[in-house]
Amino acid sequence: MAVKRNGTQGKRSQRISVSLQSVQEPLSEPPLSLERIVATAVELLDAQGVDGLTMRRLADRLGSGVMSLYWHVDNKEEVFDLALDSVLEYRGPPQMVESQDWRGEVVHMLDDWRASMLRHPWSASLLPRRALGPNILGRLELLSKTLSRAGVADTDLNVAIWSLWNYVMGATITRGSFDLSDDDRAAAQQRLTSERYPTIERSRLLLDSDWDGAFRKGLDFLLDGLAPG
Amino acid sequence: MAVKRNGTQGKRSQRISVSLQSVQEPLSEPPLSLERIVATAVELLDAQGVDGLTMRRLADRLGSGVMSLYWHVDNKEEVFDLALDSVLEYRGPPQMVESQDWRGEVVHMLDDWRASMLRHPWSASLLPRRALGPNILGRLELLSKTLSRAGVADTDLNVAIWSLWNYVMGATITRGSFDLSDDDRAAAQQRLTSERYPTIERSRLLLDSDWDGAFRKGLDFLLDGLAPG
DNA sequence: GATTGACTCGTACATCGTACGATGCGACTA
DNA sequence: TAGTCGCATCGTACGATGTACGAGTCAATC
Repeated sequence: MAVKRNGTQGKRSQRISVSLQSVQEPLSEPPLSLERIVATAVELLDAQGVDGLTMRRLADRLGSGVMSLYWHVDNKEEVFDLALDSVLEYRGPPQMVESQDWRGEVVHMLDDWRASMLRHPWSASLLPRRALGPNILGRLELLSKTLSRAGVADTDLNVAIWSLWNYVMGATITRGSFDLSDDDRAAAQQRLTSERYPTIERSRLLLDSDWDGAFRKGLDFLLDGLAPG
Repeated sequence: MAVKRNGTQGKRSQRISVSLQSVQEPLSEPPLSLERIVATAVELLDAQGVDGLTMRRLADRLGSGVMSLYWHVDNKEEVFDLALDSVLEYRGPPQMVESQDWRGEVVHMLDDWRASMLRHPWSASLLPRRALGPNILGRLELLSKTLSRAGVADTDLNVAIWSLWNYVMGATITRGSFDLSDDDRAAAQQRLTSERYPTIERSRLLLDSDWDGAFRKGLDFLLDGLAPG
Protein backbone atom coordinates (compact mmCIF):
# COMPACT_ATOMS: atom_id res chain seq x y z
CA MET A 1 0.00 0.00 0.00
CA ALA A 2 2.30 2.73 1.20
CA VAL A 3 5.21 3.35 -1.13
CA LYS A 4 7.40 4.75 1.56
CA ARG A 5 9.57 2.08 3.04
CA ASN A 6 12.38 1.28 0.66
CA GLY A 7 14.89 -1.49 0.28
CA THR A 8 17.71 0.17 2.17
CA GLN A 9 15.63 0.96 5.21
CA GLY A 10 17.59 0.62 8.39
CA LYS A 11 20.76 0.01 6.50
CA ARG A 12 21.90 3.58 6.55
CA SER A 13 25.58 4.08 7.46
CA GLN A 14 25.95 3.47 11.15
CA ARG A 15 26.81 7.11 11.77
CA ILE A 16 30.47 6.98 12.66
CA SER A 17 30.12 9.00 15.82
CA VAL A 18 33.81 9.91 16.04
CA SER A 19 33.88 13.62 15.61
CA LEU A 20 32.85 16.45 17.87
CA GLN A 21 29.64 17.21 19.79
CA SER A 22 29.89 13.95 21.69
CA VAL A 23 27.93 15.61 24.45
CA GLN A 24 24.28 16.09 23.70
CA GLU A 25 21.01 16.40 25.51
CA PRO A 26 19.54 12.93 25.73
CA LEU A 27 22.77 11.02 25.09
CA SER A 28 22.27 10.84 21.33
CA GLU A 29 20.45 7.62 20.53
CA PRO A 30 21.50 5.59 17.54
CA PRO A 31 19.31 6.12 14.48
CA LEU A 32 16.03 4.30 14.16
CA SER A 33 15.90 1.05 12.30
CA LEU A 34 13.45 -1.76 11.90
CA GLU A 35 15.69 -3.98 13.99
CA ARG A 36 15.85 -1.55 16.86
CA ILE A 37 12.11 -0.95 16.74
CA VAL A 38 11.29 -4.63 16.81
CA ALA A 39 13.79 -5.41 19.55
CA THR A 40 12.46 -2.61 21.71
CA ALA A 41 8.89 -3.68 21.06
CA VAL A 42 9.76 -7.15 22.34
CA GLU A 43 11.32 -5.61 25.44
CA LEU A 44 8.21 -3.61 26.07
CA LEU A 45 5.93 -6.57 25.49
CA ASP A 46 7.95 -8.69 27.87
CA ALA A 47 7.79 -5.99 30.50
CA GLN A 48 4.25 -4.73 30.14
CA GLY A 49 2.24 -7.26 28.16
CA VAL A 50 0.15 -6.76 25.06
CA ASP A 51 -1.72 -3.72 26.33
CA GLY A 52 1.51 -2.15 27.53
CA LEU A 53 2.75 -1.65 24.01
CA THR A 54 1.70 1.71 22.64
CA MET A 55 3.34 3.65 19.90
CA ARG A 56 4.09 6.50 22.28
CA ARG A 57 5.79 4.31 24.83
CA LEU A 58 7.71 2.58 22.10
CA ALA A 59 8.92 5.88 20.73
CA ASP A 60 9.87 7.06 24.20
CA ARG A 61 12.04 4.03 24.77
CA LEU A 62 13.67 4.60 21.44
CA GLY A 63 14.25 8.26 22.14
CA SER A 64 12.43 9.27 18.98
CA GLY A 65 9.26 11.05 18.05
CA VAL A 66 6.16 8.93 17.75
CA MET A 67 5.58 9.57 14.12
CA SER A 68 9.10 8.65 13.19
CA LEU A 69 8.13 5.06 13.74
CA TYR A 70 5.72 5.26 10.88
CA TRP A 71 8.43 5.70 8.37
CA HIS A 72 9.74 2.24 9.18
CA VAL A 73 6.43 0.57 9.84
CA ASP A 74 3.00 0.82 8.27
CA ASN A 75 1.01 0.61 11.48
CA LYS A 76 0.90 -0.88 14.93
CA GLU A 77 -0.31 -4.20 13.64
CA GLU A 78 2.92 -4.61 11.75
CA VAL A 79 4.85 -4.05 14.95
CA PHE A 80 2.95 -6.93 16.50
CA ASP A 81 3.59 -9.13 13.49
CA LEU A 82 7.29 -8.44 13.50
CA ALA A 83 7.71 -8.80 17.24
CA LEU A 84 5.89 -12.10 17.19
CA ASP A 85 7.85 -13.50 14.32
CA SER A 86 11.17 -12.31 15.71
CA VAL A 87 10.59 -14.31 18.85
CA LEU A 88 9.89 -17.51 16.96
CA GLU A 89 13.13 -17.87 15.06
CA TYR A 90 14.61 -21.36 15.07
CA ARG A 91 18.27 -22.12 14.58
CA GLY A 92 17.95 -25.87 14.24
CA PRO A 93 19.12 -28.80 16.32
CA PRO A 94 22.63 -28.92 17.85
CA GLN A 95 24.37 -30.92 15.15
CA MET A 96 23.71 -29.85 11.64
CA VAL A 97 24.37 -33.07 9.77
CA GLU A 98 21.30 -34.90 8.61
CA SER A 99 20.94 -37.35 11.43
CA GLN A 100 18.86 -40.49 11.42
CA ASP A 101 17.19 -39.38 14.60
CA TRP A 102 14.21 -37.72 13.02
CA ARG A 103 12.14 -38.14 16.14
CA GLY A 104 14.72 -36.37 18.23
CA GLU A 105 14.80 -33.53 15.73
CA VAL A 106 11.05 -33.11 15.75
CA VAL A 107 10.89 -33.15 19.52
CA HIS A 108 13.74 -30.68 19.77
CA MET A 109 12.08 -28.22 17.46
CA LEU A 110 8.68 -28.47 19.09
CA ASP A 111 10.21 -28.20 22.54
CA ASP A 112 12.12 -25.12 21.51
CA TRP A 113 8.99 -23.64 20.03
CA ARG A 114 7.04 -24.08 23.19
CA ALA A 115 9.91 -22.73 25.24
CA SER A 116 10.21 -19.65 23.06
CA MET A 117 6.58 -18.81 23.45
CA LEU A 118 6.57 -19.39 27.17
CA ARG A 119 9.51 -17.03 27.49
CA HIS A 120 7.28 -14.35 25.97
CA PRO A 121 3.80 -14.97 27.32
CA TRP A 122 2.25 -12.27 25.15
CA SER A 123 3.05 -14.31 22.07
CA ALA A 124 0.42 -16.88 22.90
CA SER A 125 -2.33 -14.32 22.98
CA LEU A 126 -1.07 -12.64 19.84
CA LEU A 127 -0.67 -15.70 17.68
CA PRO A 128 -4.31 -16.58 17.10
CA ARG A 129 -5.09 -13.27 15.49
CA ARG A 130 -2.00 -12.74 13.36
CA ALA A 131 -1.09 -14.20 10.01
CA LEU A 132 1.70 -16.75 9.70
CA GLY A 133 5.10 -15.10 9.60
CA PRO A 134 8.17 -16.51 7.83
CA ASN A 135 9.61 -18.06 10.97
CA ILE A 136 6.43 -19.95 11.65
CA LEU A 137 6.29 -21.10 8.07
CA GLY A 138 9.94 -22.09 8.37
CA ARG A 139 9.18 -24.31 11.30
CA LEU A 140 6.25 -25.85 9.50
CA GLU A 141 8.48 -26.48 6.52
CA LEU A 142 11.12 -28.11 8.70
CA LEU A 143 8.53 -30.27 10.40
CA SER A 144 7.13 -31.29 7.09
CA LYS A 145 10.53 -32.14 5.65
CA THR A 146 11.63 -34.15 8.65
CA LEU A 147 8.46 -36.21 8.79
CA SER A 148 8.68 -36.82 5.10
CA ARG A 149 12.26 -37.97 5.48
CA ALA A 150 11.12 -40.25 8.31
CA GLY A 151 8.92 -42.12 5.91
CA VAL A 152 5.51 -40.61 6.54
CA ALA A 153 3.45 -41.11 3.42
CA ASP A 154 2.33 -38.04 1.55
CA THR A 155 -1.25 -39.01 2.25
CA ASP A 156 -0.71 -38.84 5.98
CA LEU A 157 1.63 -35.89 6.01
CA ASN A 158 -0.93 -33.17 6.50
CA VAL A 159 -2.66 -35.04 9.27
CA ALA A 160 0.64 -35.54 11.05
CA ILE A 161 1.74 -31.94 10.72
CA TRP A 162 -1.52 -30.47 11.91
CA SER A 163 -1.83 -32.85 14.79
CA LEU A 164 1.61 -31.98 16.09
CA TRP A 165 1.19 -28.29 15.43
CA ASN A 166 -2.18 -28.22 17.12
CA TYR A 167 -0.86 -30.00 20.11
CA VAL A 168 2.04 -27.64 20.62
CA MET A 169 -0.06 -24.56 20.03
CA GLY A 170 -2.60 -25.71 22.54
CA ALA A 171 -0.05 -26.64 25.13
CA THR A 172 1.59 -23.26 24.81
CA ILE A 173 -1.58 -21.28 25.02
CA THR A 174 -2.97 -23.28 27.90
CA ARG A 175 0.17 -22.92 29.92
CA GLY A 176 0.25 -19.23 29.13
CA SER A 177 -3.29 -18.78 30.38
CA PHE A 178 -2.28 -20.21 33.69
CA ASP A 179 0.69 -17.96 34.05
CA LEU A 180 -1.49 -15.13 35.11
CA SER A 181 -0.95 -13.06 38.17
CA ASP A 182 -1.42 -14.56 41.56
CA ASP A 183 -4.61 -12.61 41.92
CA ASP A 184 -6.17 -14.39 39.01
CA ARG A 185 -4.89 -17.67 40.35
CA ALA A 186 -6.55 -16.98 43.65
CA ALA A 187 -9.77 -16.03 41.89
CA ALA A 188 -9.76 -19.30 39.98
CA GLN A 189 -9.24 -21.23 43.15
CA GLN A 190 -12.06 -19.26 44.68
CA ARG A 191 -14.39 -20.27 41.92
CA LEU A 192 -13.33 -23.86 42.32
CA THR A 193 -14.31 -24.03 45.91
CA SER A 194 -17.50 -22.06 45.54
CA GLU A 195 -18.99 -23.80 42.55
CA ARG A 196 -18.31 -27.50 42.54
CA TYR A 197 -15.78 -29.20 40.31
CA PRO A 198 -14.93 -32.17 42.50
CA THR A 199 -12.89 -34.23 40.07
CA ILE A 200 -10.77 -31.30 39.01
CA GLU A 201 -10.28 -30.33 42.58
CA ARG A 202 -9.28 -33.80 43.69
CA SER A 203 -6.68 -34.13 40.96
CA ARG A 204 -5.39 -30.66 41.71
CA LEU A 205 -5.44 -30.26 37.94
CA LEU A 206 -5.20 -26.51 37.94
CA LEU A 207 -2.72 -26.26 40.75
CA ASP A 208 0.26 -28.52 40.49
CA SER A 209 0.12 -30.40 37.24
CA ASP A 210 3.48 -31.44 35.84
CA TRP A 211 3.12 -29.34 32.72
CA ASP A 212 6.39 -30.21 31.08
CA GLY A 213 5.99 -33.91 31.76
CA ALA A 214 2.45 -33.90 30.47
CA PHE A 215 3.57 -32.08 27.34
CA ARG A 216 6.22 -34.67 26.56
CA LYS A 217 4.02 -37.65 27.24
CA GLY A 218 1.20 -36.46 25.05
CA LEU A 219 3.69 -35.62 22.34
CA ASP A 220 5.09 -39.12 22.53
CA PHE A 221 1.67 -40.68 22.15
CA LEU A 222 1.00 -38.53 19.13
CA LEU A 223 4.29 -39.44 17.52
CA ASP A 224 3.71 -43.11 18.25
CA GLY A 225 0.44 -42.98 16.40
CA LEU A 226 1.47 -40.69 13.60
CA ALA A 227 4.75 -42.13 12.40
CA PRO A 228 6.20 -45.58 11.80
CA GLY A 229 8.87 -47.37 13.82
CA MET B 1 -14.34 -4.27 44.15
CA ALA B 2 -17.41 -2.30 43.12
CA VAL B 3 -20.34 -2.77 45.44
CA LYS B 4 -22.86 -1.85 42.84
CA ARG B 5 -24.20 -4.88 41.07
CA ASN B 6 -26.66 -6.70 43.32
CA GLY B 7 -28.24 -10.09 43.45
CA THR B 8 -31.41 -9.19 41.62
CA GLN B 9 -29.69 -7.59 38.70
CA GLY B 10 -31.50 -8.13 35.47
CA LYS B 11 -34.30 -9.85 37.23
CA ARG B 12 -36.44 -6.81 37.44
CA SER B 13 -40.11 -7.38 36.56
CA GLN B 14 -40.37 -7.78 32.84
CA ARG B 15 -42.31 -4.52 32.57
CA ILE B 16 -45.77 -5.71 31.65
CA SER B 17 -46.12 -3.47 28.64
CA VAL B 18 -49.86 -3.81 28.43
CA SER B 19 -51.14 -0.40 29.17
CA LEU B 20 -51.19 2.81 27.18
CA GLN B 21 -48.44 4.80 25.40
CA SER B 22 -47.63 1.87 23.18
CA VAL B 23 -46.27 4.36 20.68
CA GLN B 24 -42.96 5.88 21.59
CA GLU B 25 -39.93 7.39 19.95
CA PRO B 26 -37.42 4.58 19.39
CA LEU B 27 -39.89 1.70 19.85
CA SER B 28 -39.22 1.33 23.57
CA GLU B 29 -36.47 -1.22 24.09
CA PRO B 30 -36.83 -3.74 26.90
CA PRO B 31 -34.83 -2.87 30.01
CA LEU B 32 -31.16 -3.65 30.22
CA SER B 33 -30.04 -6.88 31.78
CA LEU B 34 -26.86 -8.86 31.95
CA GLU B 35 -28.39 -11.45 29.65
CA ARG B 36 -29.32 -8.90 27.01
CA ILE B 37 -25.92 -7.26 27.21
CA VAL B 38 -24.06 -10.51 26.79
CA ALA B 39 -26.27 -11.74 23.97
CA THR B 40 -25.87 -8.48 22.10
CA ALA B 41 -22.14 -8.51 22.67
CA VAL B 42 -21.97 -11.94 21.07
CA GLU B 43 -23.98 -10.65 18.11
CA LEU B 44 -21.62 -7.77 17.70
CA LEU B 45 -18.54 -9.95 18.00
CA ASP B 46 -19.92 -12.35 15.43
CA ALA B 47 -20.63 -9.51 13.06
CA GLN B 48 -17.60 -7.29 13.55
CA GLY B 49 -14.91 -9.27 15.32
CA VAL B 50 -12.99 -8.45 18.46
CA ASP B 51 -12.13 -4.89 17.47
CA GLY B 52 -15.70 -4.26 16.43
CA LEU B 53 -16.96 -4.49 19.97
CA THR B 54 -16.92 -1.10 21.65
CA MET B 55 -18.98 0.02 24.57
CA ARG B 56 -20.59 2.72 22.48
CA ARG B 57 -21.64 0.38 19.71
CA LEU B 58 -22.89 -2.10 22.24
CA ALA B 59 -24.99 0.56 23.91
CA ASP B 60 -26.32 1.72 20.56
CA ARG B 61 -27.52 -1.74 19.69
CA LEU B 62 -29.16 -2.01 23.06
CA GLY B 63 -30.80 1.36 22.68
CA SER B 64 -29.29 2.56 25.92
CA GLY B 65 -26.75 5.11 27.05
CA VAL B 66 -23.17 4.01 27.19
CA MET B 67 -22.72 4.45 30.88
CA SER B 68 -25.80 2.44 31.69
CA LEU B 69 -23.83 -0.63 30.80
CA TYR B 70 -21.50 0.02 33.68
CA TRP B 71 -24.15 -0.61 36.20
CA HIS B 72 -24.43 -4.20 35.05
CA VAL B 73 -20.81 -4.75 34.27
CA ASP B 74 -17.57 -3.65 35.89
CA ASN B 75 -15.67 -2.97 32.68
CA LYS B 76 -15.22 -4.03 29.11
CA GLU B 77 -13.03 -6.96 30.08
CA GLU B 78 -15.95 -8.49 31.90
CA VAL B 79 -18.04 -8.24 28.76
CA PHE B 80 -15.41 -10.25 26.95
CA ASP B 81 -15.29 -12.82 29.72
CA LEU B 82 -19.04 -13.26 29.77
CA ALA B 83 -19.40 -13.38 26.00
CA LEU B 84 -16.68 -15.98 25.73
CA ASP B 85 -18.09 -18.16 28.43
CA SER B 86 -21.63 -17.88 27.15
CA VAL B 87 -20.58 -19.32 23.84
CA LEU B 88 -18.91 -22.34 25.39
CA GLU B 89 -21.85 -23.83 27.20
CA TYR B 90 -22.22 -27.58 26.86
CA ARG B 91 -25.46 -29.44 27.24
CA GLY B 92 -24.06 -32.94 27.20
CA PRO B 93 -24.32 -35.89 24.83
CA PRO B 94 -27.66 -36.89 23.28
CA GLN B 95 -28.69 -39.58 25.75
CA MET B 96 -28.28 -38.71 29.35
CA VAL B 97 -27.93 -42.14 30.90
CA GLU B 98 -24.44 -43.09 31.92
CA SER B 99 -23.41 -45.01 28.86
CA GLN B 100 -20.49 -47.38 28.58
CA ASP B 101 -19.26 -45.51 25.54
CA TRP B 102 -16.86 -43.17 27.32
CA ARG B 103 -14.84 -42.66 24.19
CA GLY B 104 -17.88 -41.56 22.27
CA GLU B 105 -18.76 -39.13 25.01
CA VAL B 106 -15.31 -37.61 25.07
CA VAL B 107 -15.22 -37.25 21.32
CA HIS B 108 -18.69 -35.72 21.30
CA MET B 109 -17.79 -33.11 23.86
CA LEU B 110 -14.51 -32.19 22.23
CA ASP B 111 -16.11 -32.05 18.80
CA ASP B 112 -18.83 -29.80 20.10
CA TRP B 113 -16.28 -27.60 21.76
CA ARG B 114 -14.33 -27.13 18.59
CA ALA B 115 -17.53 -26.52 16.65
CA SER B 116 -18.69 -23.88 19.12
CA MET B 117 -15.48 -21.97 18.85
CA LEU B 118 -15.39 -22.17 15.09
CA ARG B 119 -18.89 -20.78 14.98
CA HIS B 120 -17.54 -17.72 16.77
CA PRO B 121 -14.06 -17.13 15.39
CA TRP B 122 -13.33 -14.30 17.81
CA SER B 123 -13.44 -16.76 20.68
CA ALA B 124 -10.18 -18.35 19.63
CA SER B 125 -8.32 -15.09 19.82
CA LEU B 126 -9.97 -14.16 23.10
CA LEU B 127 -9.40 -17.38 24.94
CA PRO B 128 -5.65 -17.20 25.49
CA ARG B 129 -5.86 -13.98 27.40
CA ARG B 130 -8.91 -14.59 29.56
CA ALA B 131 -9.27 -16.58 32.73
CA LEU B 132 -11.19 -19.85 32.76
CA GLY B 133 -14.91 -19.30 33.00
CA PRO B 134 -17.36 -21.71 34.57
CA ASN B 135 -18.36 -23.32 31.29
CA ILE B 136 -14.77 -24.11 30.46
CA LEU B 137 -14.22 -25.51 33.91
CA GLY B 138 -17.41 -27.51 33.51
CA ARG B 139 -16.08 -29.11 30.36
CA LEU B 140 -12.80 -29.89 32.04
CA GLU B 141 -14.69 -31.43 34.91
CA LEU B 142 -16.76 -33.56 32.57
CA LEU B 143 -13.67 -34.68 30.69
CA SER B 144 -11.98 -35.54 33.92
CA LYS B 145 -14.94 -37.50 35.23
CA THR B 146 -15.42 -39.45 32.03
CA LEU B 147 -11.80 -40.45 31.73
CA SER B 148 -11.75 -41.45 35.35
CA ARG B 149 -14.83 -43.58 34.81
CA ALA B 150 -13.12 -45.12 31.79
CA GLY B 151 -10.42 -46.47 34.03
CA VAL B 152 -7.62 -43.97 33.58
CA ALA B 153 -5.48 -44.13 36.68
CA ASP B 154 -5.30 -41.05 38.85
CA THR B 155 -1.60 -40.83 38.12
CA ASP B 156 -2.22 -40.50 34.40
CA LEU B 157 -5.34 -38.39 34.62
CA ASN B 158 -3.73 -34.98 34.44
CA VAL B 159 -1.57 -35.97 31.51
CA ALA B 160 -4.57 -37.27 29.66
CA ILE B 161 -6.69 -34.22 30.32
CA TRP B 162 -4.07 -31.73 29.32
CA SER B 163 -3.11 -33.62 26.22
CA LEU B 164 -6.65 -33.70 24.96
CA TRP B 165 -7.37 -30.14 26.00
CA ASN B 166 -4.20 -28.89 24.39
CA TYR B 167 -4.95 -30.69 21.21
CA VAL B 168 -8.44 -29.28 20.86
CA MET B 169 -7.37 -25.79 21.81
CA GLY B 170 -4.62 -25.84 19.22
CA ALA B 171 -6.83 -27.27 16.52
CA THR B 172 -9.40 -24.58 17.14
CA ILE B 173 -7.01 -21.73 17.17
CA THR B 174 -5.12 -22.92 14.13
CA ARG B 175 -8.25 -23.34 12.13
CA GLY B 176 -9.44 -19.94 13.22
CA SER B 177 -6.23 -18.34 12.09
CA PHE B 178 -6.75 -19.71 8.65
CA ASP B 179 -10.26 -18.45 8.37
CA LEU B 180 -9.01 -15.06 7.41
CA SER B 181 -10.22 -12.94 4.60
CA ASP B 182 -9.38 -13.84 1.05
CA ASP B 183 -6.90 -11.01 0.99
CA ASP B 184 -4.86 -12.57 3.74
CA ARG B 185 -5.16 -15.89 2.05
CA ALA B 186 -3.77 -14.42 -1.11
CA ALA B 187 -0.97 -12.78 0.85
CA ALA B 188 -0.02 -16.10 2.41
CA GLN B 189 0.03 -17.73 -0.97
CA GLN B 190 2.17 -14.89 -2.20
CA ARG B 191 4.69 -15.47 0.54
CA LEU B 192 4.73 -19.15 -0.25
CA THR B 193 5.72 -18.63 -3.81
CA SER B 194 8.16 -15.84 -3.16
CA GLU B 195 10.15 -17.28 -0.30
CA ARG B 196 10.62 -20.99 -0.67
CA TYR B 197 8.77 -23.53 1.38
CA PRO B 198 8.79 -26.40 -1.09
CA THR B 199 7.50 -29.18 1.12
CA ILE B 200 4.62 -27.13 2.41
CA GLU B 201 3.81 -26.02 -1.06
CA ARG B 202 3.87 -29.50 -2.51
CA SER B 203 1.54 -30.85 0.15
CA ARG B 204 -0.76 -27.86 -0.26
CA LEU B 205 -0.76 -27.83 3.53
CA LEU B 206 -2.11 -24.34 3.89
CA LEU B 207 -4.56 -24.58 1.07
CA ASP B 208 -6.73 -27.62 1.06
CA SER B 209 -6.01 -29.71 4.10
CA ASP B 210 -8.88 -31.81 5.35
CA TRP B 211 -9.13 -30.02 8.66
CA ASP B 212 -11.97 -32.01 10.13
CA GLY B 213 -10.50 -35.32 9.14
CA ALA B 214 -7.10 -34.37 10.48
CA PHE B 215 -8.67 -33.29 13.73
CA ARG B 216 -10.41 -36.60 14.24
CA LYS B 217 -7.42 -38.71 13.29
CA GLY B 218 -5.05 -36.95 15.64
CA LEU B 219 -7.63 -37.16 18.37
CA ASP B 220 -7.93 -40.88 17.82
CA PHE B 221 -4.19 -41.36 18.09
CA LEU B 222 -4.15 -39.44 21.31
CA LEU B 223 -7.00 -41.44 22.79
CA ASP B 224 -5.34 -44.68 21.71
CA GLY B 225 -2.25 -43.73 23.62
CA LEU B 226 -3.87 -42.15 26.60
CA ALA B 227 -6.53 -44.61 27.60
CA PRO B 228 -6.87 -48.37 27.84
CA GLY B 229 -8.89 -50.64 25.54
C1' DG C 1 -44.35 13.71 51.85
C1' DA C 2 -39.71 12.09 52.61
C1' DT C 3 -36.30 8.66 52.02
C1' DT C 4 -34.03 5.02 49.91
C1' DG C 5 -32.08 2.07 46.62
C1' DA C 6 -32.19 0.32 41.89
C1' DC C 7 -31.18 1.90 37.55
C1' DT C 8 -30.10 5.26 33.63
C1' DC C 9 -27.30 8.51 31.25
C1' DG C 10 -24.79 13.16 29.75
C1' DT C 11 -20.55 15.30 30.23
C1' DA C 12 -15.71 15.30 30.59
C1' DC C 13 -11.08 13.58 30.37
C1' DA C 14 -6.96 11.01 29.49
C1' DT C 15 -5.08 8.05 26.16
C1' DC C 16 -4.86 5.84 21.94
C1' DG C 17 -3.58 5.21 16.58
C1' DT C 18 -2.32 7.83 12.93
C1' DA C 19 -3.10 11.58 8.78
C1' DC C 20 -0.85 15.56 7.31
C1' DG C 21 2.64 18.59 6.36
C1' DA C 22 6.88 21.02 7.78
C1' DT C 23 11.66 20.38 8.50
C1' DG C 24 16.53 18.86 8.26
C1' DC C 25 20.17 16.61 5.83
C1' DG C 26 23.44 14.27 2.64
C1' DA C 27 24.26 13.42 -2.11
C1' DC C 28 23.70 14.44 -6.37
C1' DT C 29 23.57 17.74 -10.76
C1' DA C 30 24.25 22.24 -13.19
C1' DT D 1 28.06 27.73 -5.39
C1' DA D 2 23.25 27.15 -5.84
C1' DG D 3 19.49 24.07 -6.69
C1' DT D 4 17.16 19.82 -6.40
C1' DC D 5 15.83 15.45 -4.58
C1' DG D 6 15.08 11.37 -1.65
C1' DC D 7 15.60 9.70 2.99
C1' DA D 8 14.35 10.34 7.58
C1' DT D 9 12.45 12.81 11.61
C1' DC D 10 8.83 14.84 14.21
C1' DG D 11 4.99 18.42 16.04
C1' DT D 12 0.35 19.19 15.71
C1' DA D 13 -4.18 17.80 15.36
C1' DC D 14 -8.28 14.76 14.97
C1' DG D 15 -11.46 11.23 15.84
C1' DA D 16 -12.29 7.20 18.63
C1' DT D 17 -12.05 4.76 22.84
C1' DG D 18 -12.77 3.24 28.06
C1' DT D 19 -14.60 4.99 31.98
C1' DA D 20 -14.90 8.37 36.43
C1' DC D 21 -18.18 11.38 38.23
C1' DG D 22 -22.36 13.04 39.50
C1' DA D 23 -27.00 14.25 38.37
C1' DG D 24 -31.20 12.35 37.07
C1' DT D 25 -35.68 9.08 37.19
C1' DC D 26 -38.83 6.03 39.27
C1' DA D 27 -40.99 2.52 42.49
C1' DA D 28 -41.25 0.94 46.92
C1' DT D 29 -41.13 1.85 51.71
C1' DC D 30 -41.78 4.43 55.86
